[in-house]
Amino acid sequence: MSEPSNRQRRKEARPQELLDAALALFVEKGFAATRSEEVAARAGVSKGTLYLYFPSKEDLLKSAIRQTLSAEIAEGARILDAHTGNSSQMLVEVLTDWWVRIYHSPGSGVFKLAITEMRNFPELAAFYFEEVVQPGCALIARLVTRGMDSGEFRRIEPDHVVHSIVMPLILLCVHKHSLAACGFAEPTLQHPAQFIRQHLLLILEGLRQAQAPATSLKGLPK
Amino acid sequence: MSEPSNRQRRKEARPQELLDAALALFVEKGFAATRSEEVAARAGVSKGTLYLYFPSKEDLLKSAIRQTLSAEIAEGARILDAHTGNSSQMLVEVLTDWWVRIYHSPGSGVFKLAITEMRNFPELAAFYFEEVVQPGCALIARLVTRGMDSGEFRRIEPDHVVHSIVMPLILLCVHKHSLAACGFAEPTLQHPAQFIRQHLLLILEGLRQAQAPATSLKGLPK
Amino acid sequence: MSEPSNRQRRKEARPQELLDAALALFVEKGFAATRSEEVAARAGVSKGTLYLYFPSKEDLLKSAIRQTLSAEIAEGARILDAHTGNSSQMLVEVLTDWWVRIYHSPGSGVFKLAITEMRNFPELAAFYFEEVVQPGCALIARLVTRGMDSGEFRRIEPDHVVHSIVMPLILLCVHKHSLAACGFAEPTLQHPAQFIRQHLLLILEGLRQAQAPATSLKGLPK
Amino acid sequence: MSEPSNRQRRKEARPQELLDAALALFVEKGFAATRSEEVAARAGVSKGTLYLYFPSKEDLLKSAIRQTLSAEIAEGARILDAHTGNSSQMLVEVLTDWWVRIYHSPGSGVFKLAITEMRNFPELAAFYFEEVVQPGCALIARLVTRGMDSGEFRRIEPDHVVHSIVMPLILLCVHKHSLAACGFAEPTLQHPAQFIRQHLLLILEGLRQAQAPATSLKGLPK
DNA sequence: AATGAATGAGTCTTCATTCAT
DNA sequence: GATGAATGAAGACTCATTCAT
Repeated sequence: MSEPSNRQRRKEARPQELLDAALALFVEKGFAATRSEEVAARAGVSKGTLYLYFPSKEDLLKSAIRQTLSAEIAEGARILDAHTGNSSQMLVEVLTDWWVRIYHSPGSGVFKLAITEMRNFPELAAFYFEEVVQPGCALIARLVTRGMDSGEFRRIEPDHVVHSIVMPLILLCVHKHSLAACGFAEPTLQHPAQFIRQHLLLILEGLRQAQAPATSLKGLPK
Repeated sequence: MSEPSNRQRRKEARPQELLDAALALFVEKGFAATRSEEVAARAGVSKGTLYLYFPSKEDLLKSAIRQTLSAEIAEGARILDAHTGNSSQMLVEVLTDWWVRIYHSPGSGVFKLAITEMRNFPELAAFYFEEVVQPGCALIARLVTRGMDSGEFRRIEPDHVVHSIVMPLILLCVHKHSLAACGFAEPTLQHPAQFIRQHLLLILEGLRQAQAPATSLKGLPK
Repeated sequence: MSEPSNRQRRKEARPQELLDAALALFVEKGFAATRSEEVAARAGVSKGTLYLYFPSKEDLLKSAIRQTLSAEIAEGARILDAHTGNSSQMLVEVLTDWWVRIYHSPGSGVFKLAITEMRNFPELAAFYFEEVVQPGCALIARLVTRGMDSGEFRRIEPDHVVHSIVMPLILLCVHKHSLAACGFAEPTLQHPAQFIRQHLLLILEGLRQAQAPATSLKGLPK
Repeated sequence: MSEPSNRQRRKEARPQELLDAALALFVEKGFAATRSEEVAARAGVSKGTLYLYFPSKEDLLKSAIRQTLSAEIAEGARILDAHTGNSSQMLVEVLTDWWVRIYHSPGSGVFKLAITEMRNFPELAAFYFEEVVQPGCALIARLVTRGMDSGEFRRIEPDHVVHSIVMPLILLCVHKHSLAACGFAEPTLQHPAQFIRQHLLLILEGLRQAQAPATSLKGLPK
C-alpha cells in the first residue's frame, strides 16, 4: 500500500530508460559510432550508472533489440488471428492499422538497426530472423493463404506474395530513420498510412480472382 | 607499344582496388567498425599506401559510394528509354534483367551502406537522394506513366505504384548484405531473378485494366 | 573543516601539474619532439588523463606559456614602480633581484620555448610580444627614463639602452636551458646573480653623466 | 678547360643546395617539425635524392649546422687580429661590420637552431660550444684585453664584459628568426647596424677609463 | 643519378570500462 | 546506488626511409 518513492520509481524505470536511449542512438548513428556516455546522458544518468544495469555496450544493443518489436509482431498475430472478416478487408484494413502502429513506435528503428549490425553480431541475425522475420512472414502468409482458401485470391505461390506485401512496409520504416530523418522525405512516403493502404490495395488487385467482382471492399475512395 | 611496368599498372589500378575493398568492408561491417588498415590489407597494400590515394577514411567512404551505383542507374534509364515494347513486357522483363544485374554487382551494397551511414554524413544523404533515389524513381515512373497513357494500366497515382514496385527490389539488395550474408536466407529470396519476376507480375496484375485480356505477356510459366 | 579527499585534491591540482610537466618537457625537447604520453607520465598520470584536462597537445603548449611568466613580469613592474631609490640603485639592485627570481623560476624556460615555437604557432608570437616583451621593455624603459629625468643618466635614446640592458638577461635564461643544461656552462654564466650585477654595473657606467661623481652606489665590492 | 655540363654543375651544387634548404627550414620550424620531403622540395629535388647525399635527416641537421657559421667566426678572428687600430674603434667599428655580415648571412639562423636542438642532440652542443661559442668569446676577449693593456679600458673582469658585449648580438640574430619573422619587429631592432653600433657605444662608454678624454672615437654622430 | 610509390613504426587522440568516493 | 576521474587498448593518420624503375 506504500507508494514507491520517487527514487524507487526512477530506479525501476532506469533499465527501460536506458534501453530507449540506446535504441534511439544506435538507430540514429549506428552501434560503433555511438559513445556509451551519450546513451547515459540521453537517459539522464552518468556513465557509471549505465554499467550498473548493463554489463557492456554490446549487451545494451542486444537487449534493446530483443525487447523491442517482438511484442509488436506478437500483437499483430493476435489481432489477425482474432479477426474474422473477409481476407481482402483484413489485408488492407487490418494490416494498415497494424503497420502504422509499428511505424510510429520506437520499434520501427529496429529494422534499420538489425540490418546494420547483424553482420557484426551474429546472434542478432538469428534472433531477428526467428523472432521478427519468421513470425512476421508467417502471419502474412496465413492471411494470404486464408484468402486463397476462401476463393478471394488467386492461387499463386504465397511466399512470393508475402514478400511483395511486406518488403515495402519494412523499407518504409527504414526510410523513416534514414532519408526521411535527413530531410529528404519522398512526398509519397510522407503519409505512411496512405502509402501503406495504396500499396496494399494494389497488391490486393493483383491477387484477386480475375472474374471475381470487386465487391469485397466497398468504396475505397483513396 | 611499350608495356606499362608492373608497378605502373598497379599504381593506376590502386584507387579502384582500394575503393572496391572499402566498399565491401563498409557494407559488411559499417563505416565506423571498419579499420582503415583492414581496407588496405584487403586491397593488398599497407596502411600508408591507402593514404597516398585518399586523404581520409571518410573521403574513402564518400568516393566509394559516389563511384558505384550511379552508373547502374543511368544504364537502366538508357535501356528503358531505348526500349519500345509494350509497357507490361517492359515492366516485367526489362526491369527484372536490369535489377538482377544491379543485384549481382557490388553496387547492390550501396543501398545498405547509404541507409546506414546517411545520418552520420549528411552529404551522403543528398548525394544518394539526388543521384540514386530520384533518377531511379523517375525511371520507373516513366515506365508506369507510359503504360497508363497506352491504356495498358489503370490510371492510379503513379508515385505510389513506383514505390510498390521498387521497394522490394531495394530491400532485396539490402537483404543480400544482411540476413542472407549471415546465412539466414529466406528461401523465396534465394533466387532473386525469380522473386523479382513474380513480384513484378503481381504488381502488373494489380495495374492492369480490369477488362483487358492478359495477352500481352504470353506464357509466364513461373 | 572537512578535509578534501585525496582524489579531490589531486583533481584540483592536476591542471597545474600537467602544465608544469608540459612546460618542462617542451622547454627541454621542443613541442614537436615531446610525446604527449611523456607529459602525462611526468605528471604522474596516464595518457588519457591528460586529455581530460586539455583538449590537445597544442592547447597544452599555449596554456603552459600563457600561464607562466606574465605574472613575473607584472610582479617586476609592481616592484619597480613601488620603489623610490635613485635610478642607479634600482637599475642594479632591483633589476638584479627581480631577474634572479625569474632565472630560477620555471618561467625562465618560456623565453626559449617562445623563441622556438613562435613561428609554428603565430598566436604565441602575438601573446609573447604583448604580454612579455612589451611590458618587460616598458618597465625598463621607465626606469631608464626616470634616471635621465633625474639627471643621473645621460640623455640617449632609451630604446637602445633598454635592449642593451635586457637582452643579456633574456639570453641568460635561454642559456640555462640550452648550453648550460647540456653541461657546457660558461664559467661566467654559472653565477647568474653575479653576472647580472656586473652586466648592469657596466651598463650603468656607460649611462652615467661624465661629470657625475659615482657616489650613488657606495662600495660595489665585486 | 671543358665547361662542366649543366647537369654536372647541378650535381656538384646539390649538397649545398640541400644544406641551405635544410638550414632555412630547420631554423624556421624546428628539426622535428620539418618534413624531409619539404627540404627536398625546397632544394628542387625529390625525396629520394635527398637520401643520395645525406644518410638521414639527423645527419642533414648536423651538416647544416657544422657547415655554417664556423667560417664566419674564423673570418672574424682573422679580421680582428689583422686590425691595428685603437681598441675603441675596433670594438665599435669592426665588431659592428663583422656582426652585420653575420646577421645578414644564413648563419644567423644557426644561433636559434643550436639553442633549440642542442638538448636533443648532444653532439651539437659540443660542436656549437667548441666551434662557435668559445672562439667567438675568445675573439672578443682578446679585443677587450688589448684595450685594457693599452690603457683605453678600465681593468675589470673581461669575461663579464665579453658577455655583455656579445649576448645582445646573438639575441639579435635569434630575434630575426623569431619575433621579427612573425611580424613583431621591435622598432629598435629593425635597423640592426644602428642598434649594434649604439649598443657597442654604450658598452664602450662603460669600459672607458674615467679620466680618459673620449678622444679615441672622433665624432660618432648617431 | 633521380624519382616517387610503398612501407610500417610511431604519435595523437578517443572511448569502453573500472573503481574510489 | 550514483558519480565521474582515471585508465590503457585501439585506431586514424604521418613521415623517415627504402627500393624498383
